[in-house]
Amino acid sequence: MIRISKKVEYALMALKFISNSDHKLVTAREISDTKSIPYDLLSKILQTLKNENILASNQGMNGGYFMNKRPDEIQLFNLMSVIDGDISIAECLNEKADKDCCLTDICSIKLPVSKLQKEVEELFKSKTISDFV
Amino acid sequence: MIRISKKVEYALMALKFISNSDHKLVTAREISDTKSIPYDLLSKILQTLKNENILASNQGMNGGYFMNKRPDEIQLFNLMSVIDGDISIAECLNEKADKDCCLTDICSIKLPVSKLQKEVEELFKSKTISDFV
DNA sequence: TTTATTGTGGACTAACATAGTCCTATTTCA
DNA sequence: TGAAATAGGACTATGTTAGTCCACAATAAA
Repeated sequence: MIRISKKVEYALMALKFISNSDHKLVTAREISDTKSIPYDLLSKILQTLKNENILASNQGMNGGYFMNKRPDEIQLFNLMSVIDGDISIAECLNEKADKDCCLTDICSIKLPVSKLQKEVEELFKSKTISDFV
Repeated sequence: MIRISKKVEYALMALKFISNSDHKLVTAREISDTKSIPYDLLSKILQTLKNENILASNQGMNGGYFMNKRPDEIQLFNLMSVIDGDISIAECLNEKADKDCCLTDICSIKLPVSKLQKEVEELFKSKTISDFV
């Protein structure tokens, strides 16, 4: 299935929300309530984004998150990598899987699939968060 | 995850195999053995392709499959639809899911996601089996 | 200094989709 | 009649995604 995961959807919604609340801290609870995103799940996502320096945070009372990069600096491709890990369109195209898979003579479609992979990557790299804000 | 399913990979390999064996019947067993694709699974895929008139078949002894369309008439997009069903990049973008999902005011990213969906579709429609043969 | 609020993060469970298997027809040719 | 082939339903196994639960740490306000 060719699908953007819920986590990436939630991340997009959260980043949009935070971007539009400029210069003020936004709590996970606030986003969760407003956008009906499960709180615990959203928290994990925001933490990931913080660890990747896309967001920054203040802990404690009156804490919250704020943007640490401009929306146009955050590629959709990067966001997806960070949240979902490997995003190759076929199992055999990620780095570690060079074992019994397509790389052998058996696989006849590796080249065109690699090409397609590149094109998908380009498409997702051409999108940034500013396209969603 | 943005990934082409194994079934679609197998379908591509099979279609390539059959295309390159022009004018002669090819059995599921032959493809399965040559390409190390699980026989039962491949059979299902070939049956689907036959029901979609991409392949045609002769039953019985000396039977097998043969192309019923030219490779350049078969879009990758179509192949994926036929084999995997819905291929929208987000749950809320397929036809039947207009319930509690993104269509409500809550979802802030529907428009840009729809746009991306269109672009992904265009990419996969621009590829045909002839790109893999 | 206590308490409420907020982020941090590990471990776990539930739900779902994908991949693969098993078994039984049915067709057709030799 | 029997072997080789497609046809197709039902089932199981595996892996991923989505979501939950819990304990802890940091901070500001009372």
